[in-house]
Amino acid sequence: MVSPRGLDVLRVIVQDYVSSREPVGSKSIADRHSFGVSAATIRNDMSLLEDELLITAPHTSSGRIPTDRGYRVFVDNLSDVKTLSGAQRLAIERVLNESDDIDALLAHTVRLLAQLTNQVAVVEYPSLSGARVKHVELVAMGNSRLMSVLITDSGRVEQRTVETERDLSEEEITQLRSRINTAVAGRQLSEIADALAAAPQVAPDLSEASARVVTALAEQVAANRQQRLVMAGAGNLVRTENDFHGSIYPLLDAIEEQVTVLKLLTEMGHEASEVAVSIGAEHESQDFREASLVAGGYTSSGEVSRVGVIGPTRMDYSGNMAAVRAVASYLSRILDA
Amino acid sequence: MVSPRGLDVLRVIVQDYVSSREPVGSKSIADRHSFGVSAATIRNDMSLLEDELLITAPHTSSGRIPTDRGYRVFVDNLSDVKTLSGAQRLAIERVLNESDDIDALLAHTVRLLAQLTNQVAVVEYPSLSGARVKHVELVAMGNSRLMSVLITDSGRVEQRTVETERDLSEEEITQLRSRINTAVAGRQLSEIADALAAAPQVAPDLSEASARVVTALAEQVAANRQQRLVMAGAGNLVRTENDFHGSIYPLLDAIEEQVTVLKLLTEMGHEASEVAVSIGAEHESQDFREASLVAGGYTSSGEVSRVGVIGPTRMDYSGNMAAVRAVASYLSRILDA
DNA sequence: TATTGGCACTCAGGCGCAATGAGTGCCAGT
DNA sequence: ACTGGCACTCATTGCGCCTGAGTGCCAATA
Repeated sequence: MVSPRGLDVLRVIVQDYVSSREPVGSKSIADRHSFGVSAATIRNDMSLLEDELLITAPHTSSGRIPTDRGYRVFVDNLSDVKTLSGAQRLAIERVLNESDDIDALLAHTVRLLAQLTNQVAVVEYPSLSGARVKHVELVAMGNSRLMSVLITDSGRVEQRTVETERDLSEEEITQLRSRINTAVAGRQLSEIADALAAAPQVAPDLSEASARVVTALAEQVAANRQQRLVMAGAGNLVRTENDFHGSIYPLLDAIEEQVTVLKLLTEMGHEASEVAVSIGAEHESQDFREASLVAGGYTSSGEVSRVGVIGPTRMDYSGNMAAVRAVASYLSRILDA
Repeated sequence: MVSPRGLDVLRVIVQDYVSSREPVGSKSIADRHSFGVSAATIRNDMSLLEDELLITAPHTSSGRIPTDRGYRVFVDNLSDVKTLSGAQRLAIERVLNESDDIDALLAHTVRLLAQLTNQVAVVEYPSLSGARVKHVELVAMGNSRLMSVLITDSGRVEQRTVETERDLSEEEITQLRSRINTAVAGRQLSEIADALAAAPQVAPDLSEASARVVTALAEQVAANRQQRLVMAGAGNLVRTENDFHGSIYPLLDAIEEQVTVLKLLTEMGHEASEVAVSIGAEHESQDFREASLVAGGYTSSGEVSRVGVIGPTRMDYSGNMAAVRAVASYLSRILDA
């Protein structure tokens, strides 16, 4: 029902509204964009768009603004792929190259993405399940406590303290360490529980400690299946506050809470590095009903994790998608090397 | 010049203003608090307080609100020490006990503090300089890369990748590892550079790699002298937005940037676990001119690090100080064990 | 059939104005 | 030293008016 020109009209409505934050009227469209038709014609097209629920009027006889469905059509069909400026590419490359451990890398990445997009940025920690065990270190901490440090071939280091029944001697720890390493070195994290179960038993007076360490390792892996994420750019959400009807407080809180965001990121499960977008009312969570999420995947040890930005539905989808895609692909390049 | 009753008046002005966000007038003071004198008398006292720049009028003939100096006097002399509720104490204990690595512990702590105070909370990572080296692990990552993992007796684990000239064999790594551990085990981090310099040389074909690892370790320690911090509760700042004249965007950004906050925390350098407060215009940074910072110290490996909350000058100083002190002391108890 | 100019209509936002009322400063009296 | 009284200030609120951008509809045109 909607003519090709109608879609063009939708496109400029989205673009103009995103940049100006003002409802856009037929006259201003006819003026600013050379459609070669009169305002009245545009009005007819807009009327159709409104019938299709792609645009709506904040009040009777004001300009129109895109609905969430309108944004959806725009994102799926109408947005041209922006490319990043040379300076932006340079910034990405520079920032990501100068980080020398994973925590720093992700912290830099998320702040970079927040700056590039002027939105709240989130980055999932790489999934561990695909990584392989490089080494497990056990260190006595005194007071019947042992620290287990799990080192993966992807450069991740995870620690955990384990309570044991009694203090172990250095020889006992060495024995335990070598047993564990023999069993799990080179294995994928997802396999280590089984590998440890199948490993030869140790001396009886060590079996209790051994069991506890094994449990701790299993927990470390399990705890990492439910991902963590890092966030940056909260200030950007504040700047766009008036794009939200209520307070942004619950949204900020929900983002900090992580769990909803993690769920969203997982649900939009994308192949490799395709960038996906979820918009406003498409979200189940009430807190995200006025927000959009642009997310892409990056690869580390063959496993896909996600990176994205969150902002008001009135956002520069095209630009944000470009930034997310670029950052994700650089991340993959660095981490999957 | 200011009578004792004058100070009482200041106290209730601060209390009422903090809780109501309305300028408070002589009448409402006379009504709500039983001073036993008339509104006119209160007015005289208020006039003196105004001469002393402790309170000010937003507009001619409206109620009065505390100035930053007024808050200062309140904090230093007038605020009674609130105590936490049983439920709050319980929450602290529960949350802090169920964390089993340092990252999780600090993440939980900062969120807890944000909830208790309804402010933005920040927690410095424990200083490493006082901790002692428990173990240094070296792991070959392939591609001429080595990962050095530094484990301290306080349970911290710091990692860093090191580029080497060539791939090292397992024996070489073992040799290097044992040399380094012999040299530094049990030393304080601040001493390890010297200790490594004084250690016996290794085989010539290892000296290049050895030097690189040593440099990396030194950098790890140095990088940790300039502390990191974790932040939570950004949403709380948004809720108190109207207590700020301009946008809170720059403030939020500055907090995320960390460097200003770290400077502030260091400057208010407090003995052990004394809680210190800095208020509004006392800050050098423009971004913090309308904000207050309540900070306390906690101890880990004998070194003091800081924990605090940031909010508008119109905050519940007494309650926030109580929460900060409680959280700091629990943290000390856990980390300094 | 698609497009256009014309026209009446709507309504949010801005402006002026008066009324309200909480609060002050000051002073003379106790 | 405190109090009651009084005139004055000024932010806030409500009301009515106007303006202008924008719409919906229709009859005319290509």
